[in-house]
Amino acid sequence: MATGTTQKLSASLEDYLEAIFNLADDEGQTRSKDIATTLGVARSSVTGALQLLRSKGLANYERYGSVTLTSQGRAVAREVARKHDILTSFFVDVLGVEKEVAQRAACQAEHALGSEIIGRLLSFVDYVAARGQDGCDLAGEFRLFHGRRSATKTKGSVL
Amino acid sequence: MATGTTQKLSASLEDYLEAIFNLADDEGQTRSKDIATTLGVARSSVTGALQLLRSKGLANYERYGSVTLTSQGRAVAREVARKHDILTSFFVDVLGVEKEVAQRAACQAEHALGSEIIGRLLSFVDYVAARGQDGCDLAGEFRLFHGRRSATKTKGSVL
DNA sequence: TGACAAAGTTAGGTGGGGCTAACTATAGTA
DNA sequence: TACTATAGTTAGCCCCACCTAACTTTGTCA
Repeated sequence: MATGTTQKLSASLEDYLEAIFNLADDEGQTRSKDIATTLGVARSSVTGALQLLRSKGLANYERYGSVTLTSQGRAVAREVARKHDILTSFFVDVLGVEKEVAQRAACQAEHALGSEIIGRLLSFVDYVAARGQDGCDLAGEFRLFHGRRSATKTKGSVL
Repeated sequence: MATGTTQKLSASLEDYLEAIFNLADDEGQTRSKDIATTLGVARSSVTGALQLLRSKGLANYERYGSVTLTSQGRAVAREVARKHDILTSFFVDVLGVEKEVAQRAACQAEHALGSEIIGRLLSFVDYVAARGQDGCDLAGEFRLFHGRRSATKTKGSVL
């Protein structure tokens, strides 16, 4: 089925869509090579993924040609990217996590969380921002709170 | 290596450890059958996973016998369960997500987030609780905030 | 234009994680 | 004690996602 009903995608395929989406130039085009570099996989792995995405009606490309997303693919990619951004800003702006760490965590978690929780997370980020407007700096307060307690405890962990 | 250095485990193996940990009776024992039921996999898949966990020094068991965790396995399982609980209470107590949904999301996300973020999340839950003690019901306020905005927008999503 | 580098593809292999079907132990009961 | 149901194992298969090595195509430039 080329234009299939929205089937559940693996985390890996979502990553490919997101990468293509982010790499797209003005014409919405990318090259296989750049996808490989971005995701840190072999070029041949990209070929395989692109064939899969094409068979699912999410990407257009032909052998030795450049890659674009179908409108369906773009919609999915946008949603993944959106989750990524929401998670990142929650981690950074609310929890006070370092940007790098936040980005990496967002990459992992974006595939695990459904729209309901992501939606609430977005609301929450906005809520904290809104309270900030009213002069109540929740994020800052929390940082103090966390700083005090994590100074006390040792932070060793098995994982 | 039987008592290897703490290697990174797959999400799947973490799930097995967690299940064994949760199923353990007074003697810390479980049966393969119950693991299969809990995780919704075939009994033969459990056998395979147990062999792997044993080879990594995380579980004790012998053919046709009952299953226990080694102290190392227990430590890892406890950490996974801890992540699960922290995530669940963040989703429920802060974001106001329904318990069922929260549990399922926690199962997925517990493998994706590292100790740093989990630690901050725990702090955050505690912070919200502490503010609650001081008569400032952040969670309740947020729920109102979220309710207002999600009443306005349509909530369709591609994923 | 022809030669060469870079990009892309194919073939074939690995490992993880799951499945079914068929077999073997174990345990409970007539 | 023998029979049978249940639990556990093994063998063999599949799919996903990655890899390397070898090949083909494309594009650049002397």
